[in-house]
Amino acid sequence: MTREIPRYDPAAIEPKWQARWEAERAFVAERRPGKKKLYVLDMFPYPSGSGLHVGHPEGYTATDILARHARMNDVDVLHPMGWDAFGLPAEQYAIQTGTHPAVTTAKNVATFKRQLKSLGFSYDWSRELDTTDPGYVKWTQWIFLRLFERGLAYQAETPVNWCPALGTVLANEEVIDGKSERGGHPVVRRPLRQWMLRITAYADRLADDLARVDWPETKLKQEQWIGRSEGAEIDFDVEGGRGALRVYTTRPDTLFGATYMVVAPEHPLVGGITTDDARPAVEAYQREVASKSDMERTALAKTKTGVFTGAYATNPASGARLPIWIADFVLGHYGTGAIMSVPAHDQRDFEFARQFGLPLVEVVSPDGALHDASNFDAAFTGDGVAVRSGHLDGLGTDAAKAAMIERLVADGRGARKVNYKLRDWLFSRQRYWGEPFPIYFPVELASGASDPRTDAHVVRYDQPIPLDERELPLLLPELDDFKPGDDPAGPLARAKDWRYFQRDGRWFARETNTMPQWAGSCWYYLRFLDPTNPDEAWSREAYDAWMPVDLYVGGAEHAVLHLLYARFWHKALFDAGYVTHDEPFHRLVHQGLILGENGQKMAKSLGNVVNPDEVVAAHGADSLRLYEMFMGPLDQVKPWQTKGVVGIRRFLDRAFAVCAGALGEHALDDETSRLLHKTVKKVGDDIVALRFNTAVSAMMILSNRLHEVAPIPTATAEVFVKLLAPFAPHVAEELWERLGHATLVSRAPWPTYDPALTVDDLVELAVQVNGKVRSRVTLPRGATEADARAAIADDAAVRAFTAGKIEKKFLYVPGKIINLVVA
RNA sequence: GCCGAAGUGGCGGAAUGGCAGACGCGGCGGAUUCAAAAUCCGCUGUCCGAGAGGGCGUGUCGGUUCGAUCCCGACCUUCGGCACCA
Repeated sequence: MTREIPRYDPAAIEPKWQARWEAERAFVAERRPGKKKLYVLDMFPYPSGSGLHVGHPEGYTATDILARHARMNDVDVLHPMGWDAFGLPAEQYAIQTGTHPAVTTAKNVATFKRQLKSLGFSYDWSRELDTTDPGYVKWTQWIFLRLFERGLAYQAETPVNWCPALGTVLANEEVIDGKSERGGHPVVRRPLRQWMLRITAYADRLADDLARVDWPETKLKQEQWIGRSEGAEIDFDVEGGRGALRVYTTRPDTLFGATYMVVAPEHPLVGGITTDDARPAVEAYQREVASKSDMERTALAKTKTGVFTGAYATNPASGARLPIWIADFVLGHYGTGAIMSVPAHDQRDFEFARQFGLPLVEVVSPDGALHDASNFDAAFTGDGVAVRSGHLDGLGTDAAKAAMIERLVADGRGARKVNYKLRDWLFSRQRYWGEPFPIYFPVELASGASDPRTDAHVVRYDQPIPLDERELPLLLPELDDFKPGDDPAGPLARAKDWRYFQRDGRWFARETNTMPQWAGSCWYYLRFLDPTNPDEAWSREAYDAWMPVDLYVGGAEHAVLHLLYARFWHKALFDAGYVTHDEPFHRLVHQGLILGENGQKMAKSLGNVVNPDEVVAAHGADSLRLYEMFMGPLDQVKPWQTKGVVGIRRFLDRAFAVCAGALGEHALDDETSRLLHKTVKKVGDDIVALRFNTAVSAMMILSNRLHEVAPIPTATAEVFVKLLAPFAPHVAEELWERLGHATLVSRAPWPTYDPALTVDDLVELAVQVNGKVRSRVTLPRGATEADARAAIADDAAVRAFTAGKIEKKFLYVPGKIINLVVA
């Protein structure tokens, strides 16, 4: 008897089940007492104009499988999605076309949402959030006020890349050879009042607490970025009573080898110590350096430059007279902006000394013997034994460091000191499409003036006043023209009616900078807890119910910035008592980049971009989801192969036919039954371990087997459909319904397995002679060594290789192998 | 330069001390078809051999081990991050 089995038609079933999930509110996150919880979070996207690319669904499918699997295991799941919707592209588009960024953003969000929904992700859409929404901006500003009141937000005059022609500040990456990347206009370094966040206050904790989170190599990147180093600060007297020069060094043990000093060109002491003879050259050099961006200044492999100031300092250890130079390789913002140069033991100092004919003195010897440093080929930077160093002589490097610091402290000439590469975070942008700062300043009107909108006035930036919480959110003014202005105050400075206001008869001016895009993404995982709460950013109950984030999945490009910034905010909120964990993201995974079919990065210009909409149209969302999981390990870079999707489609076609054709209650044969139990175990284990590629493979193997023994019993089809459900939820729901269920498989319990059936009673073992497989033998699982010997005693293939030889060793590893060593 | 990750068939990958190449793509052969597509069945690392079978094989060279894709050392290549941070 044959039955008519319907064909698998993703275009028909996918919208049907998406509508059903929505109607049943199947994925709304609810916390039930006594149940386990799982907060599984995707890095929310910036809704760009080009829509989703196939890279997005990679991480999103992984987290979706985890979320769906957890629900089937009766775990409460929080799996939300939102939009990181402030940002430059919408603003650039607004500048070109006059379209308000909010309009562009709304349109792009609609596209992204349609695409994400078409892939069947089980997000709790009732928690959807948008960083540009006033209800969200309010709390971003509220957190800023918390940072401000804790002294973590401050203003500073900081040099920025200002391009007068474009009327904007540029990032370092946007400046090439002193000109703007776009247009080639000149860029000047100019100090500008900026908001800074004191992330350096958290440098130690940000570095140390990495030890307690389950993160990949990203930890090392952050550690490197924070760049903690331990050393000492040492004061050198400048000759002629012109003060003291403080330096930072990680090698105080080499103090006796310091033969000259170098200070940063912008160091405040330079003007005071420079002699009249040297002044013209020094000032010319300072001007030259000032015009360079950080990028140029630190450009690789260039020869050292520098100028002698004419001044000398005294080496506090050796008493030697040290000429003081300025050079751009010494950075004004790191350490003290000045160094002692030990050319025999620092490669940069070595190169500089060679360049300008300065002397070298060996004070660390690799072997304890004295060498002549003047014929070194390179600096000796390793550890060794102190020489020519007075009281340090004979000490190893570590001991010498400690002894020297002890002496410096005793003499009041120095102290132990820790430094970081991490700098405070430049937090303001001269842009429109960002969160306004909830800060305003008093305005001083010129005498006789009455209105700062028309009259001369001074804004007292030195007296920032936080906005009262009840006035939040402070929303952006409506503008027609989004161009950056001709002054670096930004486009908001033109909205005079917004910027200036009167209170109690006095005039005030609002801050016209806006926050960077990072602001909204620093805390969105907290707002997901309680997204519509009008009175609090999140309630204590919601926090306790779901935090911390159990798994966070997103691109490695955010390894340092976003993930460091968010950790910083979280720790500040922890100190302020608003959160009860000091790390927000317990486990982190980066999905690997998906390359184009040609192995190159997907890019419009390379014509290798794959649009998920097209894949869905051709094979359905389930095929796309499964294929992205089947490509390889989640965290690995992998090239797209359109043909690979076809293979997945064939698998689903076959699985559909096998399950839709299931009938009866007959028993499976023993081998198939064992395979079923093994597969249930493997798929579950693989999901938890994020090994989705091998889970899909296991389901393929099972599907192929079931196809061979079809028609399969209904109960078997039910188990298979449940395994498939987290990966390919639409086809699973359709099959579940065909198997006679009125409820959703998305809410059905995950199948169990019998551990006894996941191992075979009879095991085939390879029989090796001297490590080479010569035969095979089947033994019961619990066979003893004697059984194994007996089993191969008459094996002709084995005997052919052992004949006439002496047995040296007999190895039997139960369940694994038999190895006979002969000679 | 420094730090990190990775090198396995024609391709994506599996196996992480015990039969290398599961699963999928591609390819080859067959069934079905008037024919093709789809589907189904079989084969598919490489060399020698008619075959049975055997040799070789996980970037390279060494080491540890009865046994190494897996652990250790050195090197090569690719990718990612940092890059004058004293």
